[in-house]
Amino acid sequence: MHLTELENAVLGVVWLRGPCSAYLIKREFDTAPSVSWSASAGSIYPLVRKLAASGLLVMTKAPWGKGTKTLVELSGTGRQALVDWTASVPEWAGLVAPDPIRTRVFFLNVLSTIDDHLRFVEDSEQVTRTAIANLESELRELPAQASVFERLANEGALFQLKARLRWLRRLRGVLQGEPGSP
Amino acid sequence: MHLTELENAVLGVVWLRGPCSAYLIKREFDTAPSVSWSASAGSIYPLVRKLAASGLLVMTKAPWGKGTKTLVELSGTGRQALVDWTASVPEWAGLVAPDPIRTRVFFLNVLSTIDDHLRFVEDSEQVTRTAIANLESELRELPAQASVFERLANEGALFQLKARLRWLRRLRGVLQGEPGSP
DNA sequence: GGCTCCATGTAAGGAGTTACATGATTCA
DNA sequence: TGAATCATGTAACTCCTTACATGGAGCC
Repeated sequence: MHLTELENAVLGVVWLRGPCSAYLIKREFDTAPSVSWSASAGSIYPLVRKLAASGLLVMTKAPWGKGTKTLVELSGTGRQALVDWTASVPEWAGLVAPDPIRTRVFFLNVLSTIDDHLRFVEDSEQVTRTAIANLESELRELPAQASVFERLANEGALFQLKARLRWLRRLRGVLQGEPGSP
Repeated sequence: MHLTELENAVLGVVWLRGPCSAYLIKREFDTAPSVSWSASAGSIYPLVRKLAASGLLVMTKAPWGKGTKTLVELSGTGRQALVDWTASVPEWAGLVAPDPIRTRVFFLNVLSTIDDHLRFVEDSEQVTRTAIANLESELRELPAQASVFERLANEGALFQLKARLRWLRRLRGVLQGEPGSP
């Protein structure tokens, strides 16, 4: 039975955070820096049920007020599935990720004036800088118990954003008539 | 009427390549370096029909053998839609793109030995280097009439891949016990 | 007593994929 | 004349989102 990236990531979150409710998993995806899925309620609850039904997660009841709430934790096979998925780097994982800014650059010449081109580059730099600032501040606030790998993964996102910024600066340089290319 | 990224990219391809068949648009997505959608036949033909039905593309017939084939080109409103989309940089475009390798790093500690960690990093470096080599060779073979912006967009993909490689080297350094962090 | 979180769902639909079809054209 | 490419579709399905619901818990 094949698991999607999202399903495997859910296994991973449960492994990282220990027994937790589906709600907390969802919140993890919503609030984590450098994670791009929203993992809406409409996907997360059915998905968690499905993983439990197939034995990768175990559901337990925990007291909550006068009733109970449902917590999930990793089963042995769930942990093994996570190990297998983490250790495997599929060929397609090497491909560059889609980037809406880069996509637009392909067609940038449809804007007719250099001013329009420059405005585009400046807007792109702006939203990228904002994303960098957010990510950096959330990185500083990462709880101390966060693992080295969580930290490094977030740094990876920072590398990507800063690379885009360098590329945008190069783009701007070309627009402004620098010699530029090798 | 709201267009998806793929629909706008189709408008862009038609603008770049001039009147062309849906088949050719599909091939463009399949073969272009640094483009990650597959744009399967099951999506592209209905999508082109829909864009034509809403007036953004114009369908014409061109002779093909003893019959005809359907070509599409941009209408005035189609071009305007492309201009508007290209010029607009949505806030969410600043966010870092999802990356299956980075996702796995979050959970890398589920692998228990340093050897496993190193193997993961080496595999990731390998698939990334392969992607870089492919992209570079396709960049060299870009037809001379390709616009500056097509070239720059592909270079942007290269920037992203090389940044991942640098990050992976840093990751490897940390695993091997370098001082590393600031 | 109200506001904000925590908790848990479902229904409808969007967007694209896989897989299956079919046939014509071109070129070696 | 056979293989590769060009051309055009459809049906079923996957995965996820949006939007709508509902209600209890904790706090000021």
